[in-house]
Amino acid sequence: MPREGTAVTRREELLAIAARLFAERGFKNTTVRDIADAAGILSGSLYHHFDSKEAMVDELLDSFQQELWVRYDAIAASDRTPRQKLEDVVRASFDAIDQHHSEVAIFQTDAAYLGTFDRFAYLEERNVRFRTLWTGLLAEGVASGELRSDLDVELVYRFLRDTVWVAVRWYRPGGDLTPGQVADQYLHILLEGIRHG
Amino acid sequence: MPREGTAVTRREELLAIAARLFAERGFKNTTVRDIADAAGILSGSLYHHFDSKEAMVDELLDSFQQELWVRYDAIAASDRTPRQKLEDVVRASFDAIDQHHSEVAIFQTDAAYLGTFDRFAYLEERNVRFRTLWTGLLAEGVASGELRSDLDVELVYRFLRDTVWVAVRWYRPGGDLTPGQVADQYLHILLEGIRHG
DNA sequence: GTCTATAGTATGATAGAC
DNA sequence: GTCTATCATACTATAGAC
Repeated sequence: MPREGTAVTRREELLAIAARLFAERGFKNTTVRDIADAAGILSGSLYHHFDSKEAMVDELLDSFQQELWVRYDAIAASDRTPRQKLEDVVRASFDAIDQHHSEVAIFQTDAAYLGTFDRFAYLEERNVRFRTLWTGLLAEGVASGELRSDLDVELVYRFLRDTVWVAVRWYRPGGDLTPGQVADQYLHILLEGIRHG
Repeated sequence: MPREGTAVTRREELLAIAARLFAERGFKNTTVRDIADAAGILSGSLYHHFDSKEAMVDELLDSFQQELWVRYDAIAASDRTPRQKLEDVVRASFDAIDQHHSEVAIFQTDAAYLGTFDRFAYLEERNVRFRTLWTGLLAEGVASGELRSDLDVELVYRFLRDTVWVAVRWYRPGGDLTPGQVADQYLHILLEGIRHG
């Protein structure tokens, strides 16, 4: 009977515990003893399951991003309009915050630092792919007339990217709002603005 | 001749060096040896100027926030309309990102963790003040008819707060865009939306 | 204001028994 | 799969000389 998330094996259970602690305190502020304590074992026992603390966060970030990109690629390959694809990507991202809250939080807090090491070079590669996807959709939306023609695509991209992912700081899975409701409100603000009339 | 920022005393120079490193790597990922190395002295010498590494980041965050709140309070006390005050607060915040880039970056990355310690309890107090200021202005803007009446004030507050401060991740002082130009574009997106028509 | 030297502790990780 | 025991290192901080 797993106690943490959807873990089924002992290894997955330990990884879920590590994910929660990394997300709550940050990677560097979480010691292997913290993780072991939370799991009810001693720190040395963790190394039966994982090579290192770095290997744990690596596995968390990599598997999460691989799963996310399956969905992004499907959206990009769909036959919806650029603006619809933009909305789909935003919705997929809020779903990820809901379903992989710890991983997104770790990514937000620690990816910039981790990315400076060779082992985590893939983080920067995926950032480039992400930027290509979003700016492409924005440019297509402008070209198709769905989005305003005076937009600074680069700046809107950063605005959009950051507003979506930073929501992990306040969004709580299982709370009042579903990820779909948050996405609806974010998209409404983004598309229509908050000014009256 | 100070080499870092506007430092005039040795103490200020060391603090500016620490600020830059904390902002680049995070507080926990920066050792007192890193700071001393960057300053060209040995780690023990730092303790002639500061009680501890914590005292350094404390001084950085506290003095920055005090300065910021002088400006926020002036805006709140002005006779401009709610929507104009909202714009003024956004502009003041982007100016802060421009002029106190390191401090804002440290706040974004490390404040959540630091705030769990008694010494940094003021961070949470100021967050509450910040929320009160922004949600008050949003509610007044709705009441005055300047903002749409169907807004979820709490959600728009979080949206606005996060979009403004997270810009520290990509904004570079002295780059192509002035803080005023970034504020103009952000406010335009926020008020009018990105949809065509 | 900085250096020399070092104390005291926390940390990531390993080897082998059970 | 976990424990016992421990190593090697990195870290914050201190005391006193210069």
